[in-house]
Amino acid sequence: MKAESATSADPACPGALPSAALDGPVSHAVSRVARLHRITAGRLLKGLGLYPGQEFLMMHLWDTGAVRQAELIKAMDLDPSTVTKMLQRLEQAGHVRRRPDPDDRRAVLVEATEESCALHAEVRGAWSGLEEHTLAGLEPAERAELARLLAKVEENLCHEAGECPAP
Amino acid sequence: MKAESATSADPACPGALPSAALDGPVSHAVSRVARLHRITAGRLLKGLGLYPGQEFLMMHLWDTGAVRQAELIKAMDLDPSTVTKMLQRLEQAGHVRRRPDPDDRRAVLVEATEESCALHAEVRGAWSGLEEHTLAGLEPAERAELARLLAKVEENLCHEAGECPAP
DNA sequence: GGCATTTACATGGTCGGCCAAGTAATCAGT
DNA sequence: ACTGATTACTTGGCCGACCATGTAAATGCC
Repeated sequence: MKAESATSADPACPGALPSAALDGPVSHAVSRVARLHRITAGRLLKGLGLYPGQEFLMMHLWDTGAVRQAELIKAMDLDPSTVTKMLQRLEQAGHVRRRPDPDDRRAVLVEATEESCALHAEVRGAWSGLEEHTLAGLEPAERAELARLLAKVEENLCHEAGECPAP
Repeated sequence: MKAESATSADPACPGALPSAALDGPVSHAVSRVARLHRITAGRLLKGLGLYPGQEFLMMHLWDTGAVRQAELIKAMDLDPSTVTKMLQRLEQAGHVRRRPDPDDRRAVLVEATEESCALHAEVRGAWSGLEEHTLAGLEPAERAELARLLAKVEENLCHEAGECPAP
């Protein structure tokens, strides 16, 4: 068979040092965890007719009722075009209704449909399950510490990313 | 004007509780951090002609030299189709070369081009910068703790996600 | 040898997400 | 009142990432 240790052979670039996770172990971990987390969320959400990412939007709508799309964009902190397309799909799926704002003819009001409300509890449940699954085996103190560290990291990143909610 | 506190009014669903980040604060934080992290990485990578996600692949190629595509898929732990398309784009961008494996006519050998090697150091530098930026203001002990907790979370998630490297 | 199975990729389609432009309506300045 | 921002979305294009499906080659079994 081909040697399994073929990995550390023939570096394509002269003087190539092992690089992958060495510069940036945490960044690397963040990426992988994020992907796995998203996949897991997707599996849980699939049964509810939602795709990962849409939960946040629906949660917000369930909480606030009818909102202007701009408000949603700000709250989700997403690109406007992303929200537009997401809403088009959610509307077609019957989870959301859109209607022009009478007070501002360029704006659009968005709200969750009554049928979607049946999902509300299920989505909350799925997220609780996801949270518990994510944090399985972690002490309460560890969970708190993780939350704290992630918050710090988030602030670090959001500064230069340009888009943080003003303190 | 419309009351700014309209936010906590008219819940679309009867008896709707505030939901967004309440079930799953850590999950929520993970999602947001991941997105910001990816954006930041994207900004750093853009100048190098790479899109976020491609770094891992290139890093692996730089480390290992020519590999079979299947090996890459396993190492990146990505969907085969994802890797195929990524490689097509990387090839067209001149970062990667593909050639049929003489020993196995269905396999494809992939390697980084010589020109791409110029990027190697820059990508490493970008990632170091990203890591430092991500962890700015964190003590070494905190960084280690974050890495440890993320690793635990990763293992939690990868168990049910189905695809973890055998222990 | 011959046929089923597994392996290695490729294709097509869908989604979230970004950016770059474009259109339409409101707002400000003069 | 008219004109120049600014705001609010939409469209189109592109990328990473997924799934489901398809095709070709190697492998296993009899």
